[in-house]
Formats: sequence, structure tokens, C-alpha cells
Amino acid sequence: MSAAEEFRSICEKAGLSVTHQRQVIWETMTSLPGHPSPEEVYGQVKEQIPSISLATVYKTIHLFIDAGLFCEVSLHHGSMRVETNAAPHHHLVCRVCKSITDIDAGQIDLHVPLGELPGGFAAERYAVDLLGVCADCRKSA
Amino acid sequence: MSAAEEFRSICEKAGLSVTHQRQVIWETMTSLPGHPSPEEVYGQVKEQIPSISLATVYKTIHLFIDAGLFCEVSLHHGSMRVETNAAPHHHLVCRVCKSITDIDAGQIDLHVPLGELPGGFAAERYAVDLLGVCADCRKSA
DNA sequence: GTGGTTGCAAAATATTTGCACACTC
DNA sequence: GAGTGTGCAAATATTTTGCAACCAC
Repeated sequence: MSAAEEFRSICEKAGLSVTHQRQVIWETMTSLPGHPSPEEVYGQVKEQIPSISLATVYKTIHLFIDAGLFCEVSLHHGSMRVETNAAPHHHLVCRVCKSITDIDAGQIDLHVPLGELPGGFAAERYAVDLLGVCADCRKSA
Repeated sequence: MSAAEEFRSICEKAGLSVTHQRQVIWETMTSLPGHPSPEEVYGQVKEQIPSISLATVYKTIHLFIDAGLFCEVSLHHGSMRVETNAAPHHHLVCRVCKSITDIDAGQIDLHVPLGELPGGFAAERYAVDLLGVCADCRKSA
């Protein structure tokens, strides 16, 4: 199946209409390594569709995320949040209202290596986020 | 020890000068529950120092973070990043250059509960970030 | 007194929105 | 043809910066 056919099939399942812009954005996102930002996607896509606008890229990325084709690396982007709780804990992050709730570290069993890792990365601390929907937002929905 | 004395002692250790603004910002941050944003800190502090500027709050929060008094909930804020890697993996996030590198999920042993948690939060997925300094930034430093 | 700190305003960065025109189904 | 999608420009949100006056040491 060609990329075009694959994308058409995905859109059909998700109930999305197929446009040239979406096709190219999707192909670009699946081919880009790493964790592209909307700007990076825009830069790549513009080589194939010089007239595309950044707003369309943003709208399309959100559309794809809402449809489950991709997900966000983190729900924390947008504004800075400061950690004032010094006790070991993890976060419950609601994808609807973006609220952050602490849960005690003891509730999750994990063994994370700190210090120097094989690739040369020096790990100083770690953060574990459980992403989902909080009780309040589930009631509202 | 009063809060004022405690703050003065912390600043002395960290080599920071003590100002009224910093004192109030620090007290506000340590007393605020949750994970305040700079805007929230600003709103609270303004009740005690109506003339304070948002820029000072930003500068002071960064100062405190650099001095190790607090840390950021996440290094991902600032711009959105899309996850295009469907394989289970975690992230190495560099606090200097903000780069994100994937590591295979198998390298970390963890047991995270998904589904409905005791508080009513519906956990759909989880994200584990190892925060530190990447090999390139360590060389440069 | 000197050098770091603050407040202001403007700039820079990131994202969203309203609307007219174009395209998909 | 109806309704959704796109591009543009302006609006909004977040954070940073330059600079003159001010304060801590």
C-alpha cells in the first residue's frame, strides 16, 4: 500500500476528509525523525506546498492528535510550572483541563537508572507522568 | 527559624542577595499548593507588593531554579512536540539544549497502573522522562 | 559607592481565531 | 451544492530583553 493509500485508509477510519495538505503533513510527520515541532513540520511541508500556512499546520496537527494518529510528547508545554513539592512523587496530568495532581512515588514501582548512561547522557532526576482524564473532566463529559 | 530567616540562610548558601521581592516570591512559592505558573505567583505576590512586575517574577523564578531551590515540572514547555514514534519508549531530556532522545522502554523496569485509579483519574498512557545533560552539552561545558 | 536588582515598555516567540474563498464528498 | 478545509491577517498568550532608576552589601 502506498503512503497515499495508507493515509486515505486512515482518514476513512477516523472520519476525516482527505486533502492534499493533510496528506503531505501526515507523510512529513511520519518520516521526520525525533519529535518535530509545528514549525519544523511547517518548514518541511512548505518545500512541497509553498503556499501552505502555519495556521493550517497547527490545525492539522491538532486534528491528527484528536483523531489518535499521533500524541503530544508532553501536555506541559504552553506555560511553565514550578515544582514546589520536594517529596518524591509523580504526576497525574489531565489531557482535557491540563491539571496536574501529585501521587506518592510509592504507588509506582520503578527502577530508573540515574548517573551516566551508555550514550553519555548524565541523568540527574526523572519525571513520571500518568496521562489521562481527571475525575472532574470525566463527569463533565 | 522564621520564614524570613530561613530564606536569608538559603540565599547566603546560594550566594544570592536578599531583596524584599525575592523574599515574598519565595514565601509565596513555598506556600502555594500544586504547581504554580509564573502568572499565578505574580497574582499572589502582587497582593503584597502591588508594584511588582511580571518580569521580576520570571527572573526570580529562573534564579531560584538555577540555584536549585525549585525545579520545573517539565522541560517540555515552550513549544509543542509531536510523538511520531509508536514503539514503547522513554525520553532523555537535556536541561541545557532541551533536546529529546528516545530510549527503549525495555531499559527501564517499571510497573505503572493504567485504567481508573483510586481518585477517579482515568490513566490512558504514561510518559517517563530522564532529565539531565546530554553528551554534547557536557562536552561544551 | 559599586554592582546587582527592579519596573517598565517593547520585542520575541508560540499559538489561536475570524473570515472569505476553495475544495472534498 | 452543502459543508468542511485553507490561507491570511490579526489577536492572544507566554517569555525575554534593554535600560534607567533603585537598593543590598
